[in-house]
Amino acid sequence: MVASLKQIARECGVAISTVSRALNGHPSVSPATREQVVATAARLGYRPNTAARALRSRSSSTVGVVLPDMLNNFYAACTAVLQEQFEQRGYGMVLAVTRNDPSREREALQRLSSAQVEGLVLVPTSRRWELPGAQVPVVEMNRHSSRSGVDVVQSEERDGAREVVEHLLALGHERIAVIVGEQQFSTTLERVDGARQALDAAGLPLPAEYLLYGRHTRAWGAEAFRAAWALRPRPTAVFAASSELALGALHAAQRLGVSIPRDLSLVAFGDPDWFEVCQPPLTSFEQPLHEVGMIAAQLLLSRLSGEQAAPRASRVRVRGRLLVRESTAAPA
Amino acid sequence: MVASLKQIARECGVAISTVSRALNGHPSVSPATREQVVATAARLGYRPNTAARALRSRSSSTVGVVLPDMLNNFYAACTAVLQEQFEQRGYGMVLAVTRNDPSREREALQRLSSAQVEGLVLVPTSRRWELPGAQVPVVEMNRHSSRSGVDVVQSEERDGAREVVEHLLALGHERIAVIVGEQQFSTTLERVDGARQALDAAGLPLPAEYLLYGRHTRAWGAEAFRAAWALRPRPTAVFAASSELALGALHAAQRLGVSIPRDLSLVAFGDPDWFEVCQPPLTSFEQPLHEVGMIAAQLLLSRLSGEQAAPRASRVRVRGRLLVRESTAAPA
DNA sequence: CTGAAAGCGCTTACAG
DNA sequence: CTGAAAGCGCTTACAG
Repeated sequence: MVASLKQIARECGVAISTVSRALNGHPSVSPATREQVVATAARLGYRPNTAARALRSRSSSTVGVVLPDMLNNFYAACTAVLQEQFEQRGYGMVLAVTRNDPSREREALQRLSSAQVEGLVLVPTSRRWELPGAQVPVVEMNRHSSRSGVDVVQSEERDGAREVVEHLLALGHERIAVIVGEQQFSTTLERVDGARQALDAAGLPLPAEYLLYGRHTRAWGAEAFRAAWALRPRPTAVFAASSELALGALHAAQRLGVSIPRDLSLVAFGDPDWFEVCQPPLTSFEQPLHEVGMIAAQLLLSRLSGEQAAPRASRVRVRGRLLVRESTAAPA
Repeated sequence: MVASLKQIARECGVAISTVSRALNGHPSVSPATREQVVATAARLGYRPNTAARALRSRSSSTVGVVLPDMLNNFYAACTAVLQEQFEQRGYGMVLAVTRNDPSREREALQRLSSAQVEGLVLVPTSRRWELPGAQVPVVEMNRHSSRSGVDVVQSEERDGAREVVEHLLALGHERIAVIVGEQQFSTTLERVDGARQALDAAGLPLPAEYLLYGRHTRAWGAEAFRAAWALRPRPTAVFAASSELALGALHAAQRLGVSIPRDLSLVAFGDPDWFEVCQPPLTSFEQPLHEVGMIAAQLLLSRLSGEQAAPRASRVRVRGRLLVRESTAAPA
């Protein structure tokens, strides 16, 4: 039998409403009553029923987080940050996974809406999404959709990709293959755009066959790397625009017996722990995932606390930094 | 304004109870009524209020998962499996993180109890834990506590560790350092035990200074590796009993200029993607994380469906397998 | 400072 | 097949 206010009330000989007030720190409760109630609650192992509380107070103290995949290092790290921030402010967090599938995204949004979440952090999978039911504040994280009126926080993808390619250009590379994920993601768009900007500035083209669109998977990273290696004229450098892609590329390189950076330079995006211990340690553009998570949480939290009286939506971009390690060198 | 049964009832000119029955597929509703109700619900974007439903029906359709850390590859992967299994069976999943801190574990259990979870998958942090409130079925995953009456599923730690050490012995190693995490975890105990069994069988000792207890962190992996390298006589092989520890050890080795496996062999436990592309590719004992997650979910689900009429608690151990790659060789 | 009462949105016997 | 009613556990005006 799990304890309820009713039971505590009976034991203490007071009304349920008094118990509620005592336990919730309402000021108008006599110290004696409060003490007795608190003691009884503790003795009975009372735990408030969140469903009842949410129903009655019309506030669930819960936020939703919708992301593509928990196994992805970037999202796992962001989620850990979000979880901590929300917990600190008394919000529960409920997670939903989309696998970048718009129909799963729709279901996730419905589920969270049913759960009466008070706000949402969303990594959008499609250009347009609809929030069923109550219209709560949403912040888009990492990627953005075409929706207006929502806060967005992401890393400075364009500048990051530009910096990566500039690094390669500075080393003397002129034929650079770019391996990216899903063409429709805003991140892909911006990374390609940044790469192109750097190339343009150097008066170099980015031929279509050097630009390899696919999916953010290890498998595509490997396949695209093999395709890049087979290109004629052969690229002297490869930019793998995520850690998953880099993992696949690196694996393919090792299988093909391609020596990095002697035969070919490789740069990645993202910076999981293992980039430092792989063969060779990877030059990479580190995304500011901790900051992105923090800012997403802060943005949502401030909307929830009503601090921001419906001002314009924010659009925050956080800069990352290039970490030069051993996978890049001048072309042979 | 978010739609409720009341609103739909008003629009359709029927009672709330009829709407509820129509939407929940109750048989005794005329096809015409059902059709009209369903259409109206769709038009209004009706989403059931889970709090109300949970409160009234005394069942939340939610299970809790309590684990140390979402960033850890092993737990992230298990969680992904759990999430999928529970979702398929109509259960929501709420996550809580303990960071291996018993007091956080206590809070997590309280929070989940408040949320009226109907069951729990728990990676216990302490030898004893208490579930406040309603006594729901619990499955311990990966580690076990001293609690009786709960189902346990884990990988065959002891056999795994024994196999790792036997592999080293077969290569001719006689001085093997073992780097492990928290001494109080059941996994640590069993891994050490397995290593010792193999050594015993070969008539070799495991001197205390070759057994390095610490924490499951990259930092301890590095520190312990340096300590192992400084030992006299120097060990010819190191067994790092988790992927985090292996990451630290590998990093330290590279910093110290220790060439693996020429100067020293290194074996790990676990098998994140990157073990294959690191320098050198790591020989490792792959834990059956997918199976562990699946079985944990099945065990809990079958308790929830009441299939098992309170039989004895199960204790499942799943075997992993040794993947020999390039970090192990005969001693110099 | 305290209690009685209403009501959050839903489900489910019960009666018809 | 349908409706009226009770009630899940809580919070919160309102009255005293």
